[in-house]
Amino acid sequence: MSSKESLSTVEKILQAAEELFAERGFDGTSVNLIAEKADVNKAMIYYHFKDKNDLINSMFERILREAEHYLKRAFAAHSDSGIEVSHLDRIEEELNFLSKRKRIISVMMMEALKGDEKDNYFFKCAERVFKHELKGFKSESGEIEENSSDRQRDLVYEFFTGFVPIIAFVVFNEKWCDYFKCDSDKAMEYFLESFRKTHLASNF
Amino acid sequence: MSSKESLSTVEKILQAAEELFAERGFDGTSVNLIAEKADVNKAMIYYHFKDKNDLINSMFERILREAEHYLKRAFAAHSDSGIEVSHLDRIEEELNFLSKRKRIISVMMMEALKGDEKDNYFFKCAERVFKHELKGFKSESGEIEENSSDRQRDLVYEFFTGFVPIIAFVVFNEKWCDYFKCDSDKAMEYFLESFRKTHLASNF
DNA sequence: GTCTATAGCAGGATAGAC
DNA sequence: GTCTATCCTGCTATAGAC
Repeated sequence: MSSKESLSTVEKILQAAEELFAERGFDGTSVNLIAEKADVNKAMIYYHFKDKNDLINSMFERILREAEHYLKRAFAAHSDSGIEVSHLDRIEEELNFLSKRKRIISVMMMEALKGDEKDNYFFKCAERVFKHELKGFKSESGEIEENSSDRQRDLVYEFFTGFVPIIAFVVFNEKWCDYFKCDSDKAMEYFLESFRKTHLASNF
Repeated sequence: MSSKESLSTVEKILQAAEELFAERGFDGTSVNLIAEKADVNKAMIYYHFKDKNDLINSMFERILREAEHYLKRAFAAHSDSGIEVSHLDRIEEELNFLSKRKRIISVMMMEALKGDEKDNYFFKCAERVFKHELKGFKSESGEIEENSSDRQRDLVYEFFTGFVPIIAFVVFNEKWCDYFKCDSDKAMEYFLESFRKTHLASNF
């Protein structure tokens, strides 16, 4: 099922690249190494992808689509059912979704930290989240927005005290527990408590 | 004063490396490029540093010492003077200190995100901060700690809802304002407000 | 301490047979 | 779609003159 042999070539490449990029960074990973780990001939990588950049961009585009899909589903489900879902439950569900993709997210963050002029997929993802969470948030297209102070205020708040801590928890969880000798389940419990008492408790 | 010519060779190298690592990442930056930007002969880099890794580690060790010094001074000053300094004022002072070093901090974070087994200077820095901020926090040495649940809880809270948002604001501030078309001063104002209403407002 | 020159190899990418 | 062989640039690192 999840064994290498049963996956398509493209899938094998993407999976290997994801693991290696997360482990060693994009520039620290050679195409040779990806081919080796994916158990695929190097030329096949250039058959399926224009170059190394095209490879990482495909990864990013895919997760963007997945996130879009997840958000639509999640918000639709929550408004369909009469049941009010608590913020904390939604966060747990979100953490679960994100944890499965934590390697790509790490890579996205590394690339977003660089100063070069590439597309910032980290911000793009955040934008998608805000579009669902903040009522009346629009961005797409060249439309000039009424960049009201209130919206800017909400954005800063949502990003730096909401989105960022969650993403940080996802990408640093494991390394954190190793370094500070903390049990993983405990860390999760403490994080949810912290998040509830800070971001979720504020009357923004 | 701050012109290239007045700096020592080592200083020129470190400064150029810092800018390039922040712009393109550690692995994305060649020693050739560093030499060129620093206006220094490449062989000089290998004269002063064992290799490229030694170069980045020197940067990290230096900022660790600077942080240590800053924290000692800041906490000493605040307890000396009878004047109670508000949390928010301390945060602003801290942001100022960190902003001047945002490039190294970005690099530290990129490296911390990688999965390899190098020293995690990002966590090391956080540890130093906690040592000053959390009463009774000790770590150093092989001493086995009473890793009480309470301390672990505090650590998670301080790191993910305090340290991380601040660091994220420092490293993403500029890129954020570009992307979301936000004025830099406004962003700072909104961030401080957000931080006050979340991390600082919780009764942890 | 500073510079030139170069070793030695790994990297991204492609041509072309099957 | 898959594989072999290869190009060639650019990389880290060092030797050795001054």
